[in-house]
Amino acid sequence: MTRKILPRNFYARSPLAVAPDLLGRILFRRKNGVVTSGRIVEVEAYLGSKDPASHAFRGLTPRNQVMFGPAGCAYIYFTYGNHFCMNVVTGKEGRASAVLIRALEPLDGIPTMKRRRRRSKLADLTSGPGKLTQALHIDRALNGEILIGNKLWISAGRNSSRVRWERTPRIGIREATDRLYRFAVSDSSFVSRRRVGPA
DNA sequence: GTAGGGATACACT
DNA sequence: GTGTATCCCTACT
Repeated sequence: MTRKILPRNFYARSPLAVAPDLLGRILFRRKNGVVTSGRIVEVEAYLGSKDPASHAFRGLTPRNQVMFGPAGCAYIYFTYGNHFCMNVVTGKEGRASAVLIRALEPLDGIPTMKRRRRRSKLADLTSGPGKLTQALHIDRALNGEILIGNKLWISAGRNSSRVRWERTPRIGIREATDRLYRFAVSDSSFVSRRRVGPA
């Protein structure tokens, strides 16, 4: 079933369990009645106080407070002066953890995505965390938004147990690069390409 | 290979 | 309150 929305308790687990289970699922965004969506092909898990690469490593701040909230909400932040990144909050309320959505395979609303991205090639639309937020028009206004609603949701999509995926180090971080917390669909041409493989 | 961009966090006054 | 190093990146050369 591609239309069934993932329930809150789907997210109320370790990010290391949620991350691979998100592969093959479908992220939807509705903005002004227009729906854009994509199949999730690349994610990364971020833990809290035990993960030096996590925003929450040094405790609660105004920026990362959503990570400490209930599972099933979106944690969206701005980085490098240009880009938004979208995470889903996982685990128990009060303990920070999240899964970063890094890449999608475009599905619905492709003409809209091309216009927003000012790119015509399918592979340029959502093959990176900053690209997909631009294509789906996901920004600060959705920070803390529940992922069960009419603006932003994730549907069951393909059963992730049938998706072939691999684990690698996370991308764009300096700490904890030995941890294999990145999960990417093996045969997808829509994953981001930077620094794949063991550290 | 590298410029660009702006928010954030934290060390300092 | 101010200074500044850093950042889960992209688009261009």
